[in-house]
Amino acid sequence: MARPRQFDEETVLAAVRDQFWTAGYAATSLEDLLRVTGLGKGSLYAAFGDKRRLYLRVLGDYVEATHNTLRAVLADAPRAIDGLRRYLTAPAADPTGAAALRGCFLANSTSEMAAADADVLSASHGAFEERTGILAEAVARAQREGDFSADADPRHAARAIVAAQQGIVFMGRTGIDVTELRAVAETLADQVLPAAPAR
Amino acid sequence: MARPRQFDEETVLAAVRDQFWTAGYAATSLEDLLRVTGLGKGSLYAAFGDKRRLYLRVLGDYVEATHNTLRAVLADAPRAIDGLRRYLTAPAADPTGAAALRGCFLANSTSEMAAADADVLSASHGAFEERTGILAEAVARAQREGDFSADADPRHAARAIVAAQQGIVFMGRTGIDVTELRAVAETLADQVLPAAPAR
DNA sequence: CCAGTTCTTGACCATGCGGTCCATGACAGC
DNA sequence: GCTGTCATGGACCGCATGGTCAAGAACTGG
Repeated sequence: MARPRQFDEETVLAAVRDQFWTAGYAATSLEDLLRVTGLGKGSLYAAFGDKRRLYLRVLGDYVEATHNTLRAVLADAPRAIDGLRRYLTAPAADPTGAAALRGCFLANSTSEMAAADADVLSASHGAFEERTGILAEAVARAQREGDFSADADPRHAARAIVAAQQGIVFMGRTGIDVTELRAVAETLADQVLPAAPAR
Repeated sequence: MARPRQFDEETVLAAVRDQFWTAGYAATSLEDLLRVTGLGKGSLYAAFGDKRRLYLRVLGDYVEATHNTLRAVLADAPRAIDGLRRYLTAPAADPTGAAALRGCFLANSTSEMAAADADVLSASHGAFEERTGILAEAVARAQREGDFSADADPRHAARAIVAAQQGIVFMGRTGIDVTELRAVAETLADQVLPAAPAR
């Protein structure tokens, strides 16, 4: 332990993630990563290994951060149903549409590499399983709170919610008009979050 | 016009499409395309131009073929609602799950390149607009046939259907179990194709 | 102030890439 | 059967890529 690093690891990883996020894995060159991080080749390799390892690293960090945020949103929501709805409509929340076009880093990665890279596939699969679990809990809570159709299986409902949200994210990437994206998100949210019948 | 081509254009284009489909654009090398088509570099370039043009060509062909199939399925369905349901559950139809893992060529392309390549974005955007139109007609027909909630706007409903279907396709790419994928598709189909209230 | 250790910089490397081009040969029309 | 035309195959090119390495700089602990 002689010489401390001149860079902040989190900052570097965030820059790397953003680069991969916007350009994709294959379309990002080593040079891009150096430019974006300000590091030299040697430093980057010594600290994080090669391009693929670095990618898997930021992908894992992203998933973890995303799920922490999701858990917090759900926990902070006065009623679980509000959190669920917010989860579904979030992709259409940015009024400029830039975020929508960018999509979700995990989803982009899955689409680009899951079929060819077993590690990416397994990361993606695991992430969505975990997400399903988180949402299933929220669905169960919404049922207890009387806001969600009681005869639905929470896990099935959660899967449908995840799929619907990814569908919305995807439509954002097609360059759909933001207003229309918002309408789709609202429609799907209504359909995928069936209310309990009024008593 | 002296020497006829030694290859069948459609066969070659299908092979190219499958290669791009499974591996993605960036991960497909020229050599891959030559191997898969059996052509020499000169022939391929003389016939179709460079890699990117070839890609856009097969992408366009794919979209056209897909929409023709969709139109046929909807037209052949005894009731429009059956065609719509089939459209939603198709991604989960293959019992091996291989097709699900492969996903949709258009969706994969969109995810990989739409953010970086304006032509791909515009192709994708246009394709989904067209698809929305096709489905909106089917929704209207289903309404006339009394199978679809009458107070829904066909175009909005169609957008939700497209998004839901893409969500299902996407879940297939995450390596989800085929049985579960089928369940998700059924659940979403029920939710996204609201029945007209029984009279 | 020194010694030891680690980080940093950038030169360097081999390779595979997309793309061009030309000599060859196969075919059609006459 | 001859000639002109065009598809073919592969040699060739320049380049950018991902990755390695070694020499020097910067900092810590004593």
